[in-house]
Amino acid sequence: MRISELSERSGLPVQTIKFYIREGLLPKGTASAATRAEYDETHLERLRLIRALREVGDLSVAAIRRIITALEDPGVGLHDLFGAAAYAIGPRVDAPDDDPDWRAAREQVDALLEELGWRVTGQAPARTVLAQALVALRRLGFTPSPAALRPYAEAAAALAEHETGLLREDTTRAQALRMLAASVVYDQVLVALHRLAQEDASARRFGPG
Amino acid sequence: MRISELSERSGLPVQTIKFYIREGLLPKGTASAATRAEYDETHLERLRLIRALREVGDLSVAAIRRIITALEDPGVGLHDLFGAAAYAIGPRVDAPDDDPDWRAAREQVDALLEELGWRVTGQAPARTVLAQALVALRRLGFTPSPAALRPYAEAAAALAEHETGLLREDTTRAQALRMLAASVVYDQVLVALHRLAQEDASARRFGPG
DNA sequence: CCGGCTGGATAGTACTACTATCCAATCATT
DNA sequence: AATGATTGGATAGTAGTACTATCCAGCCGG
Repeated sequence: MRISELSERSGLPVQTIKFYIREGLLPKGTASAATRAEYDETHLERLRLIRALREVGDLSVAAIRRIITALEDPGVGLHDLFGAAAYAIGPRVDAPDDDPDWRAAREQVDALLEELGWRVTGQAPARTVLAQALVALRRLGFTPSPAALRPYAEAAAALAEHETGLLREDTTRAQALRMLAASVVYDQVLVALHRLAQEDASARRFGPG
Repeated sequence: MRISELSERSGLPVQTIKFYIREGLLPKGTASAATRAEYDETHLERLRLIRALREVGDLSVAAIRRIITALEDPGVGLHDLFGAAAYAIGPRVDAPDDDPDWRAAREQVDALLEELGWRVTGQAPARTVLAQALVALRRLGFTPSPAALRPYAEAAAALAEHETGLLREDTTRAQALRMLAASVVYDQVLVALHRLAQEDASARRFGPG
């Protein structure tokens, strides 16, 4: 198909598709002449992926590019699919190394992960996000003990178990990418359900009737 | 204290503090003269709140302003603390009303919430986020049944129960604001733990050793 | 052979969250 | 009283992100 059809079928303007090609999110069409190129279903599929990551997952174009290139790297095995993706999504947080609050938070994160026995790399960006959250909670006057984080960790573990249950040894790269996008989307599901559950719980506890 | 001291103690540049005042996130200091104003601990506290919501919660300045003004409104009771905040954070998603995929997703969300028996308003923005996520999952080729969403919903409910357990009848507005900031921070904790759990689960399932 | 579509390049836009500069007033210090 | 730094308030500028618009030949289908 030509770019106009790709545009129509994906619902994205032609200019945006060109932009994604320029940015390395979408491969070029196969050129048949100087001013002609062919696109196929894989391009459409990729655009759906990009849209899910951008609009739902709220990832930046740069993060999406990192994810795509990471998961297209044949050196990345299935077993570190999520690790590689998490690293590609990155921290977008820079942690000061000298701040004592930060140091303490990092140690608390390390201790929690050790206690849970989770196999995660020391560089996992989510560690930094977690540490940042702990620092913020402290500054807000809350002191989150490891015990308080337990229920969150257990919920997260159960969901991850459920999700990885869908992975098979023979899962293809394309499938893996789709699953990864799905897991990013599920993050939003989790947050949305969390907010709705809060509304419900707070109404239930204090509400009328 | 003067603005320079507030800057020093909060770690934020004076210009940024002025900006937050202009934007209505932070109240003005009490003016003692044309070029002098006094700030106190409540300003410092508010700055910590803003930082937590901005840097950790990744909320926009506009969303933070909406949250603050909503929770300062005496018409908002404790029982809809989280509802009001969720509404203030907003959808930042505009849903097409004519798309059949969207209509189906909305109905699925409504059905799920009804089945769960959650007391949430029909306008809750998280409904839209959820519907958007379901549409994206469909387009990615996954068909999330209500049953598949169950574990997520249950995890979210348990966490919300735990969080609202901290609320008391005599909780002050200032405390409520802090708790709300904490809950936004906890969203990030949840997502970070989710990513770490995925990395662990995927390594455990396919990894070496 | 001609009008509309195309690839490729370049430039411009809208938005967000700051950041910088300027000014006159005022305070602390000399 | 003079002076130098600080302040509130206003205005303007910046950097980054994600597009969006325009332009220009070249080509294809009619």
